[in-house]
Amino acid sequence: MSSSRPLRADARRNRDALLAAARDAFLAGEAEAHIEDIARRAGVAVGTLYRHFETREALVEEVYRQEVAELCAAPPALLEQHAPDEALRRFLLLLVEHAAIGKGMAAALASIMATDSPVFVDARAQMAACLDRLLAAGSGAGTIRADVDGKTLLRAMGGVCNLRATEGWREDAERITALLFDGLRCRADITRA
Amino acid sequence: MSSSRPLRADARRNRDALLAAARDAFLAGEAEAHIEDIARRAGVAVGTLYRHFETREALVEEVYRQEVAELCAAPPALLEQHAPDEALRRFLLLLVEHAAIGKGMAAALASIMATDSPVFVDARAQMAACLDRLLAAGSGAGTIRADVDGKTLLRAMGGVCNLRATEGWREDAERITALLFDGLRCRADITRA
DNA sequence: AAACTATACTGAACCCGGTTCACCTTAAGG
DNA sequence: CCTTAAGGTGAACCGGGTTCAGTATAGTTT
Repeated sequence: MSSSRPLRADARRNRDALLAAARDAFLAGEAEAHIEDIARRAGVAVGTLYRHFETREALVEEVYRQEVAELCAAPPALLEQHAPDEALRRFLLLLVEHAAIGKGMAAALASIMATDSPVFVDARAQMAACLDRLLAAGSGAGTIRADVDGKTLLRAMGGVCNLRATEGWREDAERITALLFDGLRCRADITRA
Repeated sequence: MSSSRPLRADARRNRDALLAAARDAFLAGEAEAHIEDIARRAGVAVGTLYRHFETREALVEEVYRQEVAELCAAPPALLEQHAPDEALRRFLLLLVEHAAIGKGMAAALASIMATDSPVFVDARAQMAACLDRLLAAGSGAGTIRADVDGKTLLRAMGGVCNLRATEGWREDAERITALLFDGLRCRADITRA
């Protein structure tokens, strides 16, 4: 769809402004974030927003997609600089960090999470792939059990990323990560499901 | 508030019908569940619904509250019939079961989860208390590590209960539960945080 | 550079669904 | 029965996402 024609200069500018405005709004914890507000922040009219994004959800999705892409770029560097299991641990923490982008995004995402929206399916697939890579490295080194795949681990981490809202969730998240991590290491003897 | 006056017979009947209708709708996976539909199913007009429940969310909350109460009645029986660690494992699985009540409820809950609604805070507290009890029994028996509390474990399980939607989540949920459980047992040597 | 046109922008109007409220109905006590 | 306070009704209201007819402009052609 985006390959049809290179987008006019002003269109590209507005589109970017809208994405930026939306990201700002979500990160600021403004779950409500009326589209009119987002449009205003971007300095355009609502109609323009709808020219670029099919629906409000589509906008949220796009912001989310970018967020995920950024996160999923991490593994290679991590594996280069750390032992496999340590790399995995760090990625899990990054996942938590990623979740810290604020209530707003979380609330906005809630609907997408529930849905089987292709965007979210994609995101899950990407993240799971990242985890698979890290898990494989770990089980190859014999420090991580081999009967848990990325998809499963991602789900396990999902809770941490969702049930935030209350204060103190941060240290809790790290404790849970450690708990899962122990579960992954303590039975490193398992080499096959 | 409910202690002001015993509720007229028809009122009680309608209130129950509404709760039942709402529960049915959510369990049927109908995330949308327009208020008017719920009212119709219960055989009353929307106004009646609003007489009993401040708002749509209030209705969802009440359904949820009942669900939680039911779940939290389980521990005593479990501890009577099983060893502490086994009792904990079973409760964790019950938590998963509890989550299985369907997409609808999940979607409906999403908003509450995000909120710091007293109902949800309460629910968390209750569930955490259940887990604390089971964890204490386990660490007392020396089969469960003692540096994880109910609140934390509940959060860890939260993911399982949220990120459902895709098929196959069920067995995945059990795998995650096992993973956490291993993490809890493998370091049973930890007796104090 | 003037004209041309496909592309993009605007914002008032529309629609949907939760919520309200003025008015009607009925359970329950006397 | 009669009274009346509790309960029920549903049309109207309202906020916010979405649409679209009208207008402006980037990029191209002559």
